[in-house]
Amino acid sequence: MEWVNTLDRAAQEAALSEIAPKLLLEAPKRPAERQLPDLPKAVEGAVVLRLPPEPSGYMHLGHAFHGLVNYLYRERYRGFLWLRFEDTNPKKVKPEYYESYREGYRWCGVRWDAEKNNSDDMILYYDYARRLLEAGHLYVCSCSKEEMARQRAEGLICSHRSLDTSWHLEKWDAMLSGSMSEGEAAVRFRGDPLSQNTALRDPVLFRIVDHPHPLKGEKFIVWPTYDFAAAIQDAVCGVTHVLRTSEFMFRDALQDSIRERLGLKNPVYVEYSRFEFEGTPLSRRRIRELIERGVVGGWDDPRLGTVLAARRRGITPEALKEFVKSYVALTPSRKLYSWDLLYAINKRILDPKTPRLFFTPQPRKLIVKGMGRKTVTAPLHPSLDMGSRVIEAGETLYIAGEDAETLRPGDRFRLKYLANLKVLSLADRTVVCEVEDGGPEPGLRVLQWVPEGSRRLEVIVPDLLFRGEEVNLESLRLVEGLAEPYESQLPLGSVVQFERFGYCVKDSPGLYVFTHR
RNA sequence: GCUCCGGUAGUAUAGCCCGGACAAGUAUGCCGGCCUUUCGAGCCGGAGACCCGGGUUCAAAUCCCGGCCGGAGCACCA
Repeated sequence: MEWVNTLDRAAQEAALSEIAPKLLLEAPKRPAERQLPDLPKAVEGAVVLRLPPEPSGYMHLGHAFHGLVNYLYRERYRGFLWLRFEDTNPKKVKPEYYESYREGYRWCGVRWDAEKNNSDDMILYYDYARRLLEAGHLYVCSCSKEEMARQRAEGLICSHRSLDTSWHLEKWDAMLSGSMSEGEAAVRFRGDPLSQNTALRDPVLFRIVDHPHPLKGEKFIVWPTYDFAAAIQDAVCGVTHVLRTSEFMFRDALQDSIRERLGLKNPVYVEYSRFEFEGTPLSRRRIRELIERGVVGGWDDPRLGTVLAARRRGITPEALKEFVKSYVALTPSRKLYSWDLLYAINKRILDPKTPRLFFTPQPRKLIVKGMGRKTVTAPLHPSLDMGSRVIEAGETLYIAGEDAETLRPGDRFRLKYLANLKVLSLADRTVVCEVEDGGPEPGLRVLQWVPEGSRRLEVIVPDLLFRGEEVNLESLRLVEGLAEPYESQLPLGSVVQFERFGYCVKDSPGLYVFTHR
């Protein structure tokens, strides 16, 4: 084996073709593309899925993955996908977030077939509620929140439960008419007060929310809770498969039960643990908190796991999709992804379409004696034809501070595409060299450089926001350096690879965000 | 506290339902080599895992029981 490794590639291939030519023919480049597992009870052409975001904050990677998972299944089974906003809590919903989800999903490459809001069907909920009230499956309760919580915790039966149907109907009408105020009454499900599953202990299905809704204004004062709205909507939308995280596990029985009492069909559930990334809080509550405390700059702070941040950092939608296919499992075991997995895929996507440029962090002056003005044409990509850029070099150049540190008088090295040099002296933080004849040599160190007049720019280098439970105070580094003039031609948002530094996105003139190596 | 649900290399997964071809596959990360005018990409090789203990069985990653560890839920939020 060791002997084989001493041979170069051509020699290895030659030897192989003699002893086992077959092996050379097969050998797929990458292993067969991984796929999501089959959906249980799925029938081609008859799968209906839904994406149910609550428009109360920005999307994070978890939402993106859920979106992609649903979309991938829609493709696989030639199914139908709903985008359905769960907006039945007027106090939490904000108008700007509806569009932010649409945009976020679109950016991820998720296409949906139809769109609606849970708040669109208020009259339908009311109709169903009346039917259930009349049949005794629902009752109006005017206990205080605290009292209700006590009952539910201790498995007690509410006294309102046994009141006449006519009383409940009357109260229901009073609720709808607006003559009752918030907290005064709620509609409860007649469940099982002693059930082990506390979701079934007569939960509230409608409550009074005296707050304008961003879409419906002040038209409604009685709002269904999540369980009721979702149960009805999944049936009304004809959803066959509900894909969601396991925190909803305990709601399945309730939602099924609501539908059964209405004679509606139940979906198949596929529930899995949430997707998390190492050192990166995804919960919107926590992110909001970090923003308020000033720990991060905003929803698009590059250290965050929001879609906004990922986009800004140069994570591509293709990478997200590929990630979902290769690394996401729809299982209930805990997942804590390391960013490296995503980076590796992203790199593979970025590499063939990203120009290479020279960037010298913490630049150090370099004087090249005896070199007049010289113009070099350097390719923008090492192996693909992406064109080239022209750099005008003179006697004064700059190299990275880190590289300059390592140089000693007498050292030889090459400035990429330019010239071979020999170090004469190092004084005043300036490296003085002389030109040597010759081109690239095997083993000769190659350094990136920039000419005089290069543009100063800063690169935001994000790191993990959290180390365990602690906020990582060094999670945002700012690296400054010089980029070759060609940089100024790049439009905002473009990704470049600063050689030997890493992939970066042009965020604003003079400012880049580091993607990954 | 109560109730559920999990546990395959550092990470993510395949295998588990239907026990044997699994001395456990893959990717990523790590280490070494080749190649290369980038420490990038590519190629080759290497180390690295079935949580623990019992049981069933000719045979257990796979089935059963217990323990340990981890996660989720217990709202007039979704």
